[in-house]
Amino acid sequence: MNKLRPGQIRRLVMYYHYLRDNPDLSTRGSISSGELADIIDVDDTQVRKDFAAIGVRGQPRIGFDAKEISIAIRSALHLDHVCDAIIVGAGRLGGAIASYPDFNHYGLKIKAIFDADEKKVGTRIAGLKVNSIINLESEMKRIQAMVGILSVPAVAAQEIADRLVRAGIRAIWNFAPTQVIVPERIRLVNVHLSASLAELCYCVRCKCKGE
Amino acid sequence: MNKLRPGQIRRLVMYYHYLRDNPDLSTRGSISSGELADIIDVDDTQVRKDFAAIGVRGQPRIGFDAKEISIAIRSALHLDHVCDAIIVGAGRLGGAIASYPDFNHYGLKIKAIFDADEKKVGTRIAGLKVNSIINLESEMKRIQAMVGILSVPAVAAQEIADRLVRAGIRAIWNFAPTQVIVPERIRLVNVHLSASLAELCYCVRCKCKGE
DNA sequence: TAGATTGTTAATCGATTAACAATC
DNA sequence: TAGATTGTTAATCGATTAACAATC
Repeated sequence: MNKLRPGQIRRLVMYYHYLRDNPDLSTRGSISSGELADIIDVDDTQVRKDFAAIGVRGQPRIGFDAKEISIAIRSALHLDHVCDAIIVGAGRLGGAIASYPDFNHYGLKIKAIFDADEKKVGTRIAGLKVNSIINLESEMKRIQAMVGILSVPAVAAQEIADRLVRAGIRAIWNFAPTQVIVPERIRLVNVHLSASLAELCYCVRCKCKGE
Repeated sequence: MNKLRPGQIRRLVMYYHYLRDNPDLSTRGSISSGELADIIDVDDTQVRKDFAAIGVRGQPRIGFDAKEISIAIRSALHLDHVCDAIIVGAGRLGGAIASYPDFNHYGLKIKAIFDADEKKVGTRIAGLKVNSIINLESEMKRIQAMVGILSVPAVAAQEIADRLVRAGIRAIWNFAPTQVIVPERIRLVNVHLSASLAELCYCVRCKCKGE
């Protein structure tokens, strides 16, 4: 199968999410590209192309099989290929991420949470005992996590990122409101809340519409 | 000035962020489009076009004035035009959002936090007393917030969104992992962590590189 | 002057949308 | 059959990049 592009991945996730959250669809069985298009707010041609790309074929006058779509998306996105992750930063944000209910559905397994604050060490978040950041390297050797989630203050982000990289992390999901620099081979995805926020506020202030 | 497009807004935020976080630039005074381009990972032509769009002109052989850029971005994005917001949902995520340090810089002022859990009502988060969701409508009448931030569980999201819309909200920033439906006139921005996550995991699993 | 950098137009690339025949 | 929907090609649109003269 061809490599999926970011836009495609995002749309596939949206379709998947909608199908999962509307179990009545499994009963009904099928859904048309037009109906999905309206919900996700894309063109119906786009939907059909996305499905074609992951090998799902529909039936004229009927539509696409909901169950088949879900299975094909899980397969195309490798959602069943679980990978391990650790969270660094057990503050409110770290806790919120650890409790995020969707991780199960997206193949990410949180194996450990670290924090520099010794007062937090030992407390429990989302069923995991917070570990001291001192043990990051030794625990990484044991866990061999692929994904590191950064929810530390901006000032600490670069240092922790460096340590994660040295410890063999393969990807970093950065929630810290700063830029971290990592080697070429490391996959970095920043969650830039400020950009999303700026867009929202700009549009409110200009009374301009739609996303 | 022309209406800015989402991509432009995102880039402007990135420039602004970088300039703000590197105060040595104010000392040095100027920065070239090429240098900024490398940092934000866009083309240098893009940077120059973005600056042209907000009325910032550079000097050949020297670059752009850092201070001037910052001021122009603040003005273009209306960051100094503060608007009021409320948060519904005082869980870990709501608390993390309330404590987000960048709000000050992006013109959003959190005026109140609501929660349905009476045990949380009265506790303090980021300097604000958590209010009962029962008082949402009466408080909205007083505060007249433009932006509502949804950090409630998925099941509650639609109901709260409806109440916010009836209470006169103008924009919703939705962190709940579900789709909410709002009238055309309401600006809705979803923070789809699952899409970002799926992209990250997909790339790790396929060993494909870079964003 | 020489050379680095801007400013801007033209070219390319990719994503989105329109059109429409094929299908059940 | 008629009509709704798919599948796919062509057209459009917008965003990105290349090229290069203008400038200090």
